[in-house]
Amino acid sequence: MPGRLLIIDDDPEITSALARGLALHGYAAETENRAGRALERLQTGQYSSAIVDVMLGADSGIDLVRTIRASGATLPILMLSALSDVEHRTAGLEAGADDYVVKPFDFDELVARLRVQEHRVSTGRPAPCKLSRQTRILQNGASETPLTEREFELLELLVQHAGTPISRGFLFDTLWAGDGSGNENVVDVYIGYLRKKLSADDFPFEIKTVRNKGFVLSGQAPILNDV
Amino acid sequence: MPGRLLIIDDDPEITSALARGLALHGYAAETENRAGRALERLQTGQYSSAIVDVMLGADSGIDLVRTIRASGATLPILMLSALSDVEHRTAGLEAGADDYVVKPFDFDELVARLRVQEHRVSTGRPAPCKLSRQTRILQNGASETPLTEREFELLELLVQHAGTPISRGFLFDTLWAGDGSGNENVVDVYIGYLRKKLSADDFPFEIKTVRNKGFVLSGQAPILNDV
DNA sequence: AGACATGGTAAAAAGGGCGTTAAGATTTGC
DNA sequence: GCAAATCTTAACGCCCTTTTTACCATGTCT
Repeated sequence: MPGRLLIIDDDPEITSALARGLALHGYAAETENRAGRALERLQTGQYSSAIVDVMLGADSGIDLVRTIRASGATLPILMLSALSDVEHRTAGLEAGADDYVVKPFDFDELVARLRVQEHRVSTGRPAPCKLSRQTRILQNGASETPLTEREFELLELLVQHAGTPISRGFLFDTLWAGDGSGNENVVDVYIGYLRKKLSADDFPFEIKTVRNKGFVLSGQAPILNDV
Repeated sequence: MPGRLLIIDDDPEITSALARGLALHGYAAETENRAGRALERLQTGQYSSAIVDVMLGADSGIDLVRTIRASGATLPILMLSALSDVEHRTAGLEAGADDYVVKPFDFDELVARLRVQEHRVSTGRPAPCKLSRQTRILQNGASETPLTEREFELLELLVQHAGTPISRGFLFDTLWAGDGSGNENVVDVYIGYLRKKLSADDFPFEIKTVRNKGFVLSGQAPILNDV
């Protein structure tokens, strides 16, 4: 059963539409348009989740998220971003947001993502880790694992097709010379590199081998900061 | 649970209004209108935070803050400034204030900002350091690190894009000859200069290298005194 | 069981990006 | 005008990344 939810945006059109829609899904949705006041309301601990717009007047919603996290709050935070500020998404996730949706968004998807977050919290599971294309850093909670360029590209492909095996040949053709030169064994070598880095910290996913089929990323795939 | 708080201002109207309002939020708020006496009271170490007005009679509140910091006190200090003395903001932060609010202020926001500061202290996190464009001084608590012009410009760019890597080419084009003359290696040299200065004192951020992508400022970025 | 294919690992070799250093050029301060 | 600080150039080499090579382990087929 959904709890109280705070929508933070300075566009009354957005907030009222969201509040109405979410109310229909059983959420006790409230709205706030000032960052300072939003912070205080969240600090009361009476909200189960929050939705923050990336553009929030003069202050950036990203700063707000950072401040919320700095204040110790752990509630799920979803960010809203217009298609045009796609570059802010990465910053948003790094500031501590749990997920983001792009405006104009599919309402059902928003609700679905909210549910995912709340279910995560209610079952006490850890937040999914994040993979940043910009910094090539795989982040699992507080720990950060930097990846090299090839390692990142390989993991990225596996993440994008999480759940389905990717053949060694396809990986080699895509990431290495498509002209057939070189040795496909380099894929195995890099899978090895990745597994080694992944074993250093317990990530919620792993790379499994499907004999004669390729490699699969199984478990909870990291969120890819697609740009 | 909020502790004792000292409000320092020579306008009785302000102090009494503040004291009353803060008391409602659980603060044991006391007032003081003389700078000298205020310093004495704070030095007893019995206060968890202070609010200082920028205009404090003949003496400036800024001088008071500087004196408080010089005495070694680390408690959170919020400054109050009228809309008209916004130019004092930089001076206030440089003197050692942790934050400031502009009169007429939103009371809830004041409380929220106070909470942020106190939470920071209670969780033992460091105060964010400050970077002043006027003096080109990077200030981390009590220690000050002067930067040269190029060093400052470089750090400024990294701060403005904190979290995302900036390419060597962009840095060179932006800060050095955009005409393509010269050697991009100068960027590396200056990154080196900056890192050397940053390593002398433990700052809450660092400059990381993302191979083939550029340099990122990661960690808690300094507050840039943008004018 | 033996032979072959597939996958895994270790280590060496190649390559280049990045960092460092020092010295020369330029500007600033006294 | 001299000295100090700052800026720029240039060269060198480390070390990270990438690739290759070699060898072992394991599964699969006859």
